[in-house]
Amino acid sequence: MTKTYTKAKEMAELVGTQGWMDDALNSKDELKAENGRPGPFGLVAGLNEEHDSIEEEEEEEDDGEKPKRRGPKKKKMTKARLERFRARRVKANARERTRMHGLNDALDNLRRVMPCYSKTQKLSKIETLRLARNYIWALSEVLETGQTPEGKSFVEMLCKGLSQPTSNLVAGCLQLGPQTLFLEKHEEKTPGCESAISSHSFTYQSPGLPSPPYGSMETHLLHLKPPAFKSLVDASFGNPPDCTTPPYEGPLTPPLSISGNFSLKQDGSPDLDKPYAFMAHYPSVSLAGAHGHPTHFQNAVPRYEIPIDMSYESYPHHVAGPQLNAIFNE
DNA sequence: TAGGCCATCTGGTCCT
DNA sequence: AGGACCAGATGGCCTA
Repeated sequence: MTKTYTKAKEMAELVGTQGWMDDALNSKDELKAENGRPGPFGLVAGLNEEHDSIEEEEEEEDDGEKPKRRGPKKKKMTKARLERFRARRVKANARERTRMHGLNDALDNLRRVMPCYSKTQKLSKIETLRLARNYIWALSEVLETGQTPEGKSFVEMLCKGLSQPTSNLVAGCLQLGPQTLFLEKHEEKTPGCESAISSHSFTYQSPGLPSPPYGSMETHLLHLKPPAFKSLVDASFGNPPDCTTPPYEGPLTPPLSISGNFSLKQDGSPDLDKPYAFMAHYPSVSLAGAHGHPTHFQNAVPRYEIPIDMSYESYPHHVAGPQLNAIFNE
């Protein structure tokens, strides 16, 4: 639990039990005047703004001639209503906190399977997502070509679009000297297959950064030979350039919901009615739209099912790329 | 001190 | 009606 969170929780508890609403009501005009927006107590400001807007509408309808009020009477903000509103707001805030914590937990889980997970130097949210994207892309290249790229190329792929500190962290974690990568990034002009899968040789250097026991570069690659799902990456992120693959002609697995996978019928076809746990669709990355409608990805993404458990509960949280590799190769 | 990152609060919108 | 999701606003913390 972070310091900020603890503090915020204390504050939340405080406002939940103290008469903060009254204070806020008193200070709301100051807050609005300050920046034209609801302040930290926007709840109260918003409430009163709502009333203001209702009044404005009514005035317009009156054409400015009749001061007589029409329509439903404005509900008075009684103390009881205020109390109910406050309770609702407090509950909503708690839910929102929980939701965001869940989101952050998921992000933490994602960090753990990134090839440069470090407890001491945590990747930011945005960098985690970027690195994840690159990681998927890099792995898809491996799946597609069936070859293990050189370490340097792999790092270059991982670091595309990442900030310099993050790039150095990745390089360090992958046993590639950060200095080397730094120079390369300056040289980079037209990223493409040639540069990404270049044949430069490089020497492993002492990174000078915390180096998790992730082993050599090769251990980060999944030695699987299913059809690639690079087209998904291309469709999603618009890169990399010119690394096209022949379209996958094989059978596709059914759409996969976030929460469930699919079991197979006796004839081997997918049983759409029976979601079940512990059947990974790892490289398939089959996606369904928010409402179960297939996305455009589904026709572009080859499906390949690996009967292993990829659910997070199934393996230790410290498992990272190489460990996953070992799992896959079992 | 500025800028990046983050957690939280909030109101709006959509869905069940 | 209530919950989930989202984006804007805000303030705190940290680092260069």
